[in-house]
Amino acid sequence: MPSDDVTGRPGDGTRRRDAAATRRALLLAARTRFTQLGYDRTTLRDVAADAGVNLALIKRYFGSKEGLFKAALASTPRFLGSDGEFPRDRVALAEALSRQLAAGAWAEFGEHPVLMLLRDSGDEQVAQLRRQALAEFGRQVLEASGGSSAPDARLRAELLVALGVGVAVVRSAVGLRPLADATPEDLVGPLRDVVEGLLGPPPD
Amino acid sequence: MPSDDVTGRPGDGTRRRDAAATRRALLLAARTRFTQLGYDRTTLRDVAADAGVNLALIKRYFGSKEGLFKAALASTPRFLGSDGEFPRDRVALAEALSRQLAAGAWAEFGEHPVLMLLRDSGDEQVAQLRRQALAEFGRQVLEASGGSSAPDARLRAELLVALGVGVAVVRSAVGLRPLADATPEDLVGPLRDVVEGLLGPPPD
Amino acid sequence: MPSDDVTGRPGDGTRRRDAAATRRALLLAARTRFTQLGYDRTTLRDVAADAGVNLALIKRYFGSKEGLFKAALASTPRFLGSDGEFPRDRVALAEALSRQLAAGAWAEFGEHPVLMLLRDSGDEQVAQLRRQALAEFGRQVLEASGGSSAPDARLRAELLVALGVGVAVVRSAVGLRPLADATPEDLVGPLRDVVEGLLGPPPD
Amino acid sequence: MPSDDVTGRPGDGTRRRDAAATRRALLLAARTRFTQLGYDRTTLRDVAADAGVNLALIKRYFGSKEGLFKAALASTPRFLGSDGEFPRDRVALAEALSRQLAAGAWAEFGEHPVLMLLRDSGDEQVAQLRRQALAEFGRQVLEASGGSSAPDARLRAELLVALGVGVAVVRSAVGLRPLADATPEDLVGPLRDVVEGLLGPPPD
DNA sequence: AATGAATGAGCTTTCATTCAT
DNA sequence: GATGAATGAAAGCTCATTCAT
Repeated sequence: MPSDDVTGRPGDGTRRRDAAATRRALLLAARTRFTQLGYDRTTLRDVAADAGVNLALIKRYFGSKEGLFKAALASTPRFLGSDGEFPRDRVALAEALSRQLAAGAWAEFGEHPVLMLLRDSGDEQVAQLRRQALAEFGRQVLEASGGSSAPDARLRAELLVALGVGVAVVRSAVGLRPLADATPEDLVGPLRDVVEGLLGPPPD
Repeated sequence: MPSDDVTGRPGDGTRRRDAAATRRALLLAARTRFTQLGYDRTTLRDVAADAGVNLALIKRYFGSKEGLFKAALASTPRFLGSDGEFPRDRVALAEALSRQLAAGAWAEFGEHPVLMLLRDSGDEQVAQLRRQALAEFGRQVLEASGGSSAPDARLRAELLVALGVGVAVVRSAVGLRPLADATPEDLVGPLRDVVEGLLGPPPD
Repeated sequence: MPSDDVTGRPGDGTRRRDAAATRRALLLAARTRFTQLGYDRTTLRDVAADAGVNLALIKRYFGSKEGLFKAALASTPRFLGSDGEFPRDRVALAEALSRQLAAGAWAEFGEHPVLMLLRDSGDEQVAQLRRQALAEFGRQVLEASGGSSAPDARLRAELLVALGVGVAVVRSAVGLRPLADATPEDLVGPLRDVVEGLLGPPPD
Repeated sequence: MPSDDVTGRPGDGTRRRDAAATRRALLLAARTRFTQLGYDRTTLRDVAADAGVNLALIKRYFGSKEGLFKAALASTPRFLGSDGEFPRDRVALAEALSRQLAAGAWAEFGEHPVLMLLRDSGDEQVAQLRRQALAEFGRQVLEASGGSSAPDARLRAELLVALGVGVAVVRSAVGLRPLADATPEDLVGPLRDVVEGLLGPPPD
């Protein structure tokens, strides 16, 4: 029982013999399962079933479960911008964080995409990817914080990253309430205070 | 002369019929493996081998892998106090957080014990346990914050919980640097700022 | 369909919870299948079915298919003596060869055991074993030939080994007739001539 | 300008619609793989890749893996002559055998072509082919031996065939040394002695 | 004629679990 | 209470084969 098809792909007969579409369907299904269940609990049979394609095509397109996982990881939108539109000041940062963390942004995943980033396949290469992605996020926070005046500026930036990760985990994976139900509006105030506390008050 | 074996690990061969010690040894081994590897990657054979006892005893004492996991979860020291000695004011809270998050506190686990709390066996009962433990932590933070004056006081308390979780994850599971290497001294300053930002300045 | 149970083991209920017997049964079944079908065509499912035991026990006792193969190879009686009773002169050698090659000696296998020695699992370690076994056989032939007077004495000994291998292959695997049907009596005359031709006439 | 491609390996990309060349390329690749790896370890994908043609063409031209195997078998040059130039007396036979067995004759295969003849696909039809080919060889040896005077003349001829098979196996598949390294010159003397021993001295 | 997408069946391996002793 | 043999189910992977274009 491939438990519930959560992808919402066409029933059948529609996409056929379309390599690109097949790849896409597999990636979407994989991302969803990996994000929700983690690496081990995700079976290739279920991913294939969700995508509505044959199991062997996973091998064809991604080589192995690891390959599929890496591809799914790479295709997962990064936490906040990283498409160049990272907020340029602290106030905007708090607002962006609030929006992103209150999910809804990528409701398609069922879970916050940063959870995908935290999934572990046991591959060291994946661990490195994880580190790089979060380090990059920290670097951007540092920039948005204005001058890295304080000697522990980088540490403070990474604490904000950690907060983001923690909120995503506690909301999606744990379901801690009221945090899990908070809207962007609920979050923006407290987050602004944290940002200010960590990065210093806005330059005025 | 059956000498006391407080570690729960038998010398060898001459394991005595000491049910309590066997249980303890199994729990320790299980907690370690579960924390470091997660539920799926932990095999009962390895746990039994680590504990130096027969595999079938896991069934006898804990019924199943799920049972062992729940017992291990219950036996894991909670994040911060929870033995009644939760810090009573914001300054003490920041300090305690710094100490706990900088690990070393429970080096025996190899990883921060809160990670055990985040491990998922797929059982809903476990998810509930997880929620309860973190909710309880949030409640205690709320208390330490003085009066729950603000309407979003509980949300703010849970954001602090989320930060704790996030830091543990980012330090242990991700290894993000410099955060992963930070000492209690490094952390206390920034954390004090976050606590103040979230809970308001100390009443002075 | 585990095609025909050729092992002749008790139907069921007899041997139970007897590790040694289980190992033995698996080895016998494996030897038979490997010898008759080769490495690739032999499935562990069929071996287990033939032995009347559970598939997973192969892992328990031999680690893997390769492990089972190596164990089966090691447990296969060597071509001619090698238990110390190698014929000490040329006449006896021809007679022994005739007897061994006319099979019936190890009818239990269904095929001549030297075929097992020729089976290839792709493992280099196995290839080495193969070489060693045949080299040892060549060495013994050399000894039985009296003094290694001629400079190509070793080559001639190995040609006799090759003849043995060839006869086994052509009889068992190919079924070339009349060679496949020849009795020891049929073979001894011609083989004596070959032995003399290769190793020189008996010292008389 | 479609240049002639006698190797059957296309330059690249511009494979012409030359059915005959495609067939030839496939057969060559198949023969090589089958000879070196055996039936099971040879994958059609690899054969197609070696031949530089599309996988599906194997089906078109040969119907199935079995079909390809049979065609490859049929296209394999027979052991010794069989093109009509079989040696007509014993001395020439020993010399021809030496040359053929010392390989180099069909170095293109990487292995002695008689190994292809021994490869097993599990098909009874193939077994029959195998038998026929070797029986034919035996018949020719019998002829070359002069009159079939002795009652066991046919058996003796087949023993010589078996020797040929054994030498090929022991040289190529086993790598037994010094036999594996012997040159035609090394072999001719001993083989002459075997031929004489088996078929009687040349009529002089 | 030729291509590449898609499929189904089967294999080894791995575990949690259960059963006798 | 404790041991180790035995089992069943499922997973990842591989490959010959078939189907559209």
